[in-house]
Amino acid sequence: MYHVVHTTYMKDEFGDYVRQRREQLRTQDPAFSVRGLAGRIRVEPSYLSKVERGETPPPSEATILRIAREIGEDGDVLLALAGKVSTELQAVIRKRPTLFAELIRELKDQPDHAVLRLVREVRDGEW
Amino acid sequence: MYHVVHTTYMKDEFGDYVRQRREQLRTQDPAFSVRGLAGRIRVEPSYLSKVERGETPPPSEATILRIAREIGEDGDVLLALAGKVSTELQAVIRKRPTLFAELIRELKDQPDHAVLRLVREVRDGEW
DNA sequence: GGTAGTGTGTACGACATGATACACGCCTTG
DNA sequence: CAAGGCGTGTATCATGTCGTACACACTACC
Repeated sequence: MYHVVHTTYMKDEFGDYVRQRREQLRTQDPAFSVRGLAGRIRVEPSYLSKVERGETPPPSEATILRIAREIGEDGDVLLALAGKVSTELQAVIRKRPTLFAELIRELKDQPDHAVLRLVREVRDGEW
Repeated sequence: MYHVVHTTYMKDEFGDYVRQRREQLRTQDPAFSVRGLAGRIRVEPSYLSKVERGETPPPSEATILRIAREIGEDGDVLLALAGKVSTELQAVIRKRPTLFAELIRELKDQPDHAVLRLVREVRDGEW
């Protein structure tokens, strides 16, 4: 039976995005070299390089959030690109699983503006 | 520097719950022995035993959902007890990260009835 | 032409995850 | 007393996660 070891990661989105964003920032600020950014997010340059090229899966949540801060991107968005959901949000859901599960499934097929309306409704507190 | 190997898992909720529920069901139906249930959810009896006693961390999502079905518990609830959130729900969130992140954080400190009201609002479609 | 900075290739590592396989000792029942 | 069902202890394993360490080749500068 064939069983490829599959050493190559493949199919990015996260890496592509980070690289593009970093190179863009770099046109304004040479501190956004691979080594520069890697230093500030406290990983090895070769690791960041591999992540950006999708040779390795996206980093841990903590590292992703440090990247987000550094490149000025929303943490939840970057986590999403990495196929993850913030553990903080997960904790909220886990405290009331049925309630949140139902809400989220209900909203799955609702358009953005409908969801946004709910957000505002809660925030502006028309309760 | 001390560095305990930490071979013992510890601190359950999931295991306790499953065991209790299984033993309860067992009073009505002898098919709910460790071996019986293990067979139906397709894991080794010794593994289920260890899980129930919290000697090992909770199983994978797929296995948890099979357990839920078998013992008649809600999947999301059982996943929550295992410290997990359904990948299906996570996928919904990942498609619109900022929108859902905002909503969930907003609802974090809202009482149950407020969240429930939203659920109904969406479902009953007063849109 | 050294030296400083750049991206990347290769090798390896520790630890977590999610289980299997098998044997052992304890009851019960025919 | 053996045969079957029971729960559990011990050993082991494949794969995934999340990186480090170091060397290499290229370019630019003065």
